[in-house]
Parts: sequence; C-alpha cells; structure tokens
Amino acid sequence: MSAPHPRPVQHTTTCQFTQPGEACQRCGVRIFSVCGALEPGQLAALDRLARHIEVSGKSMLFEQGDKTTSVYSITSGVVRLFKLLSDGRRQIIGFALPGDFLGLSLSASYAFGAEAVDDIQLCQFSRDDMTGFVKEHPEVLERMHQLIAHELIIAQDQMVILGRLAAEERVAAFLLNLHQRYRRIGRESVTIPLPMLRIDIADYLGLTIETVSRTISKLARNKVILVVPDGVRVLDMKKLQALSA
Amino acid sequence: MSAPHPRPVQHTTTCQFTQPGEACQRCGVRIFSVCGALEPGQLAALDRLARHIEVSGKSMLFEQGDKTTSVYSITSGVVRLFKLLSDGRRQIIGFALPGDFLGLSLSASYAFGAEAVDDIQLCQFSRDDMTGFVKEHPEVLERMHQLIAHELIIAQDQMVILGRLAAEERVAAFLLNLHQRYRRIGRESVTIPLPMLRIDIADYLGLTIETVSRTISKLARNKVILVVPDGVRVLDMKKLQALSA
DNA sequence: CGCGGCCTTGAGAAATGTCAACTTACGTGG
DNA sequence: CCACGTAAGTTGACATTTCTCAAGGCCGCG
Repeated sequence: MSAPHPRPVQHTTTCQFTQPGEACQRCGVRIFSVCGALEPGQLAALDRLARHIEVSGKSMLFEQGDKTTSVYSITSGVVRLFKLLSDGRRQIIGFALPGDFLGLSLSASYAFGAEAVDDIQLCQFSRDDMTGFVKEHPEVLERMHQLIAHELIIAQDQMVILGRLAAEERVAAFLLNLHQRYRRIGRESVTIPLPMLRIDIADYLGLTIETVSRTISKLARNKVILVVPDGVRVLDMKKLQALSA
Repeated sequence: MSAPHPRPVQHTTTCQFTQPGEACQRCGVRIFSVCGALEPGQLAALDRLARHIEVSGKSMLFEQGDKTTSVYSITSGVVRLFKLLSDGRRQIIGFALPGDFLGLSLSASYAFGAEAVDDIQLCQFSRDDMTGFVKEHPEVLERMHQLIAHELIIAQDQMVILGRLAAEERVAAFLLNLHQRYRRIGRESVTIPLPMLRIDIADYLGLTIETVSRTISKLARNKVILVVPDGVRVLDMKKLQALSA
C-alpha cells in the first residue's frame, strides 16, 4: 500500500553552479530563465530571495488549485505538469526541463499539478518575494512576458499534435522536440534521455501506454531509433523529422 | 474558381460604441480587453492610436509567419485562429470573440493565422504604436501579462480536451465553453450562436466534420440540445455539463 | 531468489475516420 | 418568381486506427 501522492522530499542545498558570493554567475541554465535578463547586481538581489532545494523523484511540487505559495526555476532534472479529470484521466501538459520556470503567470493559484519525474534541483522563490521583485524591476516582467508568450506558442503547437497528428507522428514529434530542448540547454546528444515513464509520454501525447510502446518499437524496427536504457538513440534524424509531419 | 485565400475586405468605420470625443467609454467589450485597465485619459490616448475597421467574413486578417504589423482588439464578430500543416491539415487553436485581443505576445511575427468567421469589427493598432504605448504605460503590460496567462490556461484546458476526451465530451465541452464566453460578454442566451462552420468545429476539436455532425445529431436526438439555424439551443444544461466530463 | 514496477506484445473491441450519397439552404440569373 | 447551382450539413456503410484486456518478459532491489 503506497501513498497515492508521495509527500515531497525536499531539502535545502547549495546550488550546484554557484560558488559562495558569485550569485548565479555560472548557473548553466540562467540565460534561459527569468534570471537571464538580469545584470549582476539584480541577479545577486534575486539570488538572495532564492532557496536552493533538491526534490526527489515522484515528489509532488504542488497540486492543481493550490494557492501559489512558491515559484520555481528548475536547474536540474525533469518535472511533469499535468491536469487531472475527476474520473482519473490525466493530461500531461508539459515537461519542464532545466531552465524552465514554473509560475510565470504570477497567478494566485496553480493551474496544474507538478511532480518531479526524477531527482531535481530548483531555485524556489516565495510568490510574494517574486511579485515584489517584479514590481521593482519592470524589465523582469517584460522577460516573463516573453517567456509566457513562448509557452503559449508551445501549447498551441501541442494542440496541433494532439488534434491532428497520428500516433507515429506524435511520438516522432515528441522525440524531436525533446532532442531540440536538450540541445538548447547544452545537452546535445544523439541519445535522447527519457526519464519519464511510458505512461507519462502516453498522457502527454493523448495516447495509451501500449500505443506509445508499439510506436517506439516500430520506430526501432524501422531503424529510425535505437531503444537504450532510459532513452532512445536517434539513428536516422532525417527519417524522424519526416515522420513528425 | 475561387481564390483559396480571399483577400481582406477592410474599411475604416466609426466605432459602433463610441460617440465622437468620448473615446471608448461606452465600448461594450472594453473591460474584457487590454483597454480594460486604463483610466479615461489613457484610454483616450490609446484610442487616438486605433483604427476602427470592419472586415467581412472569410477575410484573412493575417497569416502564420507574417511579420506582426498590427495588433487587434475585436469588438464584434468571430475570428478563427489556426495553424496549418504542410499537407493541408489544419488545427484551429481558438475562436476569438468580442473582447479578445490578438497580439498579446507582442512578438515579431504571428504564430498562427487569423480569419474572420463572419463580418467583424475591430480596433487595429500598429505594433509599433502598441509597443510604444506599453513602454509608457507599464500597467498595460501587466494587464497583457494577465491576459496572456489566461490564454495559456485556456490552451492547456484545450490540451486536455484534445488529448483525453471522447468525441461527445469534446462537443459538449465546446458548446458549454462558448456559452460561458458569450455570457461573460453579456450575450447570455440559451441559444448558442455557431457562426463557424462544422469543419471549423471539427478542426478545433480534433475530429472530422462527420463526427461533429453525428455527435450534434446525437445530442439533439437525446434532447440535450435543439439544432436551430446558425446555432444550437440548450435544452438540458445539466446533462450537457455532465457529458462534458 | 523472488517480488513489484515497468514495459512489450498479441488478439479482439470500440471509436473514429473515410468515402459516398443525399438533403437543405441560399443566392443568382434566366 | 422560379430553377438551378453551389456550399454546407447529414447520414449510412465500411475501413482504419487506436484502445482494451490479457499475458508474459525484463530488471532492479530487498
């Protein structure tokens, strides 16, 4: 008998990137996140508001509908963002990778739940601290506006995938998309890590776990990818792109 | 032989709401749009930047990928927003109603195409004018941020619909959603106008026109709705809500 | 070594898509 | 003013995709 919602396993750490006193200067994902817009002085000010925490895999960060107490910048690991229907059906609306920010909307409550897929590291800010900081630094709001506009574009692209692509196209698009996102944050590799479960992929792509599994097997059978532990290796990028419509 | 993309039929008009000199004070949808955050003086300033135009049904407002020259506040009529795949498949990512604003992201190019469904009226702003105005009025950016955050939530809800709901649930959710949006802008009625074509509904819900038609027929057969010219009348709101999951 | 969680595979069911015919509504021109 | 033509919508029969249910395999961990 396991708890349906594992309670968060969080503890404060030192940030893996930061040496004491240098405030995020060397943070590997800073330039992708809200903090990317800041000058050193502002960065230090923001860093003083941050708690650097680690959360172990399968922990819940927050649930849909909870009052927004904290916002987060992910520095390591993967988070699944999802909505639940009353009958238990789940739609994963996105996977957050290092550099992604949770809480861009600055809204009063979370519009979706968030769970660590694997062990993650993040910068946590209280919502009040962040809204205060934004008030004093209007360029941060501008940055957040750009980022949320980008999120919206991603969401609209996902609508196309969910509404109009066949299963194989969806899986191909998913793999390519992950590949590009890893590359963007400096993790370029022909091997695409897939820390999330098959059922996460299924719930993200509007498919069942069996269809995802069969589709991945088919791509492997056709030598488009090779299934490796915890991921897939791209064997034929051109074909994968062609399949993604 | 008709043109695949009817050219825009636009002409400048006086705003239906505004008497000369009173700058949007009586605009029926102002409070829902970007302009809802403004005080009379600012409103007048913004109104001086606006062109009030009418566009006839089926006209293209802008195409996906076009440089963003103008942004729009819709005051009357319905606009379909869509993305096209190279093979012609289309996903409608939303219908814009009066009070909706196109161009919240302030991005350099349009992420989707926009076509008038029926004859529409809008306030048009040049992108440069709007970005300039936003720079001088930071509270407008805050307002736009709230609105785009709301758009993102809508998009995420649509992902749930596309990824996890059955055809009947999708159609029920669509009708309810439209009903609520019309109510919000003061068009409450048990009759839900459906100015868009069946194929628009299909391309919005990730279904085919036949499935939409059959589902609507089924809802009518079960006395949940009554199909009327250019819309449906809700006969059993409770049942419709239950069906929408 | 055995258990549990995750993944894969197969067979059959169900939902939705495809193709085709027919209906309806409406605008236009004879 | 009617007749026709066209666009939109509906319905039916059948095809296809994806889902469901079930069995079995893999693998890490106690």
